Amino acid sequence: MYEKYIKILKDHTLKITSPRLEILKYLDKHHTHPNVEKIYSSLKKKHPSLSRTTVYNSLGVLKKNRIIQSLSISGSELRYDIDEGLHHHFICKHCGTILDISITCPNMDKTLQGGHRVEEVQGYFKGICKKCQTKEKGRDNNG
Amino acid sequence: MYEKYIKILKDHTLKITSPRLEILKYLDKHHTHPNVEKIYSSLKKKHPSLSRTTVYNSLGVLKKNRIIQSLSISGSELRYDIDEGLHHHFICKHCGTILDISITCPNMDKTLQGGHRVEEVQGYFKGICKKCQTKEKGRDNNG
DNA sequence: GTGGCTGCAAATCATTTGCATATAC
DNA sequence: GTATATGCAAATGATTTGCAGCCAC
Repeated sequence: MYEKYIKILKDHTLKITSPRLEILKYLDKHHTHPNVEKIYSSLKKKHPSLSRTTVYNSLGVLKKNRIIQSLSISGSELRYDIDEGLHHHFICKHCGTILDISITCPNMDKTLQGGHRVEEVQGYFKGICKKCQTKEKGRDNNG
Repeated sequence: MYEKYIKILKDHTLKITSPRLEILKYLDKHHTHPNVEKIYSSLKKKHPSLSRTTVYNSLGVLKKNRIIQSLSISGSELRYDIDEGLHHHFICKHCGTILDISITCPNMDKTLQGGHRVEEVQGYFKGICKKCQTKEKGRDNNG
């Protein structure tokens, strides 16, 4: 059950600890780009001794090892995502949902600019998702 | 001297106030993608009564009117930029400098994803700038 | 056995809010 | 004259830090 996550940690010569396994599993199972609070409160249910500090620490370690990535797309809090190949993100300004965007941007994905070494590329699209557009229309019609 | 900025505010039917003009002028003259503290401390010298709250308020109004844009690229604080056509940004993880990137990403600039309405597109490149790479090499050689 | 990890409480830092005063129009 | 903007102080919320005890290796 946890073999997959144990292997990931071992491959990066990281210590196998319960919080790291649980966080990894959570992000692997929930591609919802959760914030720290969401991860913390979800795991806290089954692991009451878990602390927010440990969530921050563990996310930091996983990120440093490029196992996960953090997104600053919301502007107010970091959102986390398993780092599975280059993809971009769309955030709905109305409901806050973050969606994966699979389009590629050839120039963006590979170019090194004027001698600067590019290590990460993140494309952020912001707008109103389809569902919230429907709600907007309903509001227009109803007054 | 301020005609340009007065016109911009008038065109958006915004009230002409000193903080708005000064902030607009500052961002027009300094394409350094400053944070709020930098803008505040810079303007405070000539306008001692200026408050941080007003800087936040004014930036918010200018942003809502799409005269400026905010960047969450640093992950910890918003950086501000005059909104002059689509361009992307590179941040050096070492020195924090943000540079404009002029490459275009055809897919990224125009595509609407699965019915979601895209209103903003921001491409963030993160890495080590040329200057800091040179410093790294120097460090390697010297121990 | 020990260095690294966990978890608590307190601190920090960017940003927001409440409200009284001032000012653009 | 009035709605809106400014500016102060206090509040909020995400994240970091200091430190004591614990655990993976």
